[in-house]
Amino acid sequence: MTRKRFDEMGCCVASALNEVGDWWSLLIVKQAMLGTRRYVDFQNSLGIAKNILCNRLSRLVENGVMVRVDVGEHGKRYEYRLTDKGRDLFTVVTALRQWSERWNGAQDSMKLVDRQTGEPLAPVTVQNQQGQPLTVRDVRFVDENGKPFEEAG
Amino acid sequence: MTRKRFDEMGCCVASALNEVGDWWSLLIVKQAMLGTRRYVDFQNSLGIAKNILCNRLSRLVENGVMVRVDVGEHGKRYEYRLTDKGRDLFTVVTALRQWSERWNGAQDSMKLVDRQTGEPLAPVTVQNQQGQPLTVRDVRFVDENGKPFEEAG
DNA sequence: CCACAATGGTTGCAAAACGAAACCAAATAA
DNA sequence: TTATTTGGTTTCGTTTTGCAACCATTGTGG
Repeated sequence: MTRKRFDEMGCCVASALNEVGDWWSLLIVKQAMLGTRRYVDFQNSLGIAKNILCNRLSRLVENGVMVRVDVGEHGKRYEYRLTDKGRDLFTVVTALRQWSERWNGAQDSMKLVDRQTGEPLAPVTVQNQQGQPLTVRDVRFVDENGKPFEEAG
Repeated sequence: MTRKRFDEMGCCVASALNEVGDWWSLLIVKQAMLGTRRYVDFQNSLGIAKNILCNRLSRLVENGVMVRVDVGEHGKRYEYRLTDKGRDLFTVVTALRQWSERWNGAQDSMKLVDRQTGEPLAPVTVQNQQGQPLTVRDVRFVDENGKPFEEAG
């Protein structure tokens, strides 16, 4: 009775969640985006149990989200760094952050600003090719043949 | 030894994950965005255990992501619908979907298109006020006072 | 060089969450 | 009226989580 596998549900969202959909993984990724690289620093900043951290880091490395780099003079000192795939989760993490700020109020001491201008970021939105923002009501789900998706039931 | 609580970590991302950060919640939200509303349809389309589904729907309702609407003629028939807060997760779900398509290949039979034009959506990106896309390297984390955040360690 | 702390784990245990299946009552359809 | 659908709850065995203890290297201060 293992946890349900999401990677074979034929759904992109499911297979994304299969990689980073647990309680800790995205928090680890977010922390890495803040600059954290060392095992101990992840542990202290997140307050995560060591065995869970170990397990999550391994899974993130397995899935190509992070890499373990040997930085010891004679081995046995490591850094965990985001890969391109991991850094590409920036959109997801930022969207989550803004969603939480918008609906739960900003209980975060940290703010994200444009490095160049120091201005706050624009809200992350889904857009069409012309850059117009789209809500879920402005899109359609179609199958390979372009036919509109019909909900069973 | 309860599951670690994320809502008091003083981090927006953490408190977002506290609401929708488990394996199933975002999948339920995604399914609701496809049009699913009924308990049984969620169960069949996701293949989730009934007790877990029940628990997750309750939590989503508690957190204001969905509402339970009575649609029975004499009660006892319900629909679960997204609230504005729930619909606002569209960005997160779409970013996850695109991330997975980009890095794991598209194993999804479903495509998202602009309802008006039928064109595929633009990639979700983080942007500055001028609409320029930003990567994680183009942003800075600052505290309330505007001082740059320094990583401990 | 030696003692001591830090790093990056692993192991064992108890509590909690999960998954599957059985069961159940109300509402609806045949 | 009987059967089926809906929306659950209960039970039970397995897995995951959190905590603390332990351990082998690796660095550091003297």
